[in-house]
Amino acid sequence: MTLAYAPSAPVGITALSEVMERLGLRMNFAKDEEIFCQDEEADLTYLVVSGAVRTTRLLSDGRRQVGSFYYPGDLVGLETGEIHRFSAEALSDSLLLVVKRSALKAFAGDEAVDRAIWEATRRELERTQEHLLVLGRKTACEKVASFLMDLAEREGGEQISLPMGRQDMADYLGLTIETVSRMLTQLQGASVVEFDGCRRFRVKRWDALERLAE
Amino acid sequence: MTLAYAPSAPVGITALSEVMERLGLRMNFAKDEEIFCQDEEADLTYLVVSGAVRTTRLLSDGRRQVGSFYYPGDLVGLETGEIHRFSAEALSDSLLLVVKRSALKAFAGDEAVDRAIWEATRRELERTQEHLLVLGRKTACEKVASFLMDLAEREGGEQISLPMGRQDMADYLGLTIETVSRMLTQLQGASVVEFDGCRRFRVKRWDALERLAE
DNA sequence: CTCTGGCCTTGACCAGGGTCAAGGCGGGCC
DNA sequence: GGCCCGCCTTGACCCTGGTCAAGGCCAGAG
Repeated sequence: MTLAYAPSAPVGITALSEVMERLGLRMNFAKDEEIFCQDEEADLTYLVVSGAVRTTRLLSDGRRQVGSFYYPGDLVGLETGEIHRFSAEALSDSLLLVVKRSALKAFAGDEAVDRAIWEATRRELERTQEHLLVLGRKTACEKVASFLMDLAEREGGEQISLPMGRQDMADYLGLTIETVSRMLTQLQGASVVEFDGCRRFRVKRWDALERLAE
Repeated sequence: MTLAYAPSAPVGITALSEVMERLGLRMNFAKDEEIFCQDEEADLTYLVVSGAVRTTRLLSDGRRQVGSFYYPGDLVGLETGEIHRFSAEALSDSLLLVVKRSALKAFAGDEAVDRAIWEATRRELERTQEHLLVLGRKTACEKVASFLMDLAEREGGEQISLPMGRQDMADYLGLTIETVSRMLTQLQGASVVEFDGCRRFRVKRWDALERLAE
């Protein structure tokens, strides 16, 4: 991890992003480097500038659940109370803006900042609730389809890149890597998507993908 | 559903409960009566006074996910944005205090109320994240064990009552009623818990339950 | 260019939990 | 008190997805 004071990089659009640009430190994290740790005190808040982040939670026997993925513009580590309930790691080499929670609190009078924090938490809750539905009531194929769908909708372009490996997808969806791989093969076999290497794909039949994702 | 203006019932301890007592309507809901509906506008907030509430989400083909259960003292319907993402129904005949979101907003200057709403949302998120782990990475037996554990810890007494039926438990845990039933039988066979009818149990071996719940 | 190691895919087999069906039981109502 | 209906339990069977094992592919190092 390397540090540098932030100048005034043109990062985000929300008020919180602007505050973080002013107050935040720029920090670089290498692929798989830990950003913060489960059960550690939560006094920093992070804004993804480039790269991507995953949050994870471990059971005592090593089973792992990925909580969420975060992309440029997303805030990480806001949603918690005093203690982080998930760990966070960089999916790839990433640049983050970091600010002390206490520094943000000094801005609490700034209504726009308050609202932004509130909004971020609410969105986080909504995403988690959506995730709940996927984990609780969807089949392996539906899980993978809705995952690809989410990615495709977020990126919007023709070629969509998967910033995470199969193990991360599996741990996000409550599956094994083998099952994820088989479902991807199956979706490709049905001409729903087409892969160009294992980290790039494009959607060939949106209607079919949408139907499968439910 | 029946209505009555709230006098000053001794309900809660938080500032928000007090505000709701002053501003809220008392509403009675019969067992299984809908409190609010998925995709409907969210302009009311609810405080459970007696009884219990479940939130649910339906997939198009009828599969159902129970989001959470709420007990006396809990706030329901706060966590959403403009639109409810889950429906809510009474688990049993229940009394709720209801207040318009706009009325609460009139109190937004009241810092204690703001904090209470914030806290409720944060707790909601934490519960949802815990739920995520259960759905994604636990076996049927562990799911049921951790469910009983949660209930037992909430109630604290010797005899613990299940306010919900098997279908609600199943839809909360991402299982079928048959599997829930089998796991309960199995836990009872292992002398971990003992049932007195299908809605009452006591924990016989806390250590074993804890270990199973992970 | 080749070697190598990590990730991904594929196959064969297995088991946890879903499905379908039958019957028990308990609580509410007459 | 007895009946009935809805909920719960149990059993037999099946299928989806997990496990174990082998091999392919690709990127980075030498």
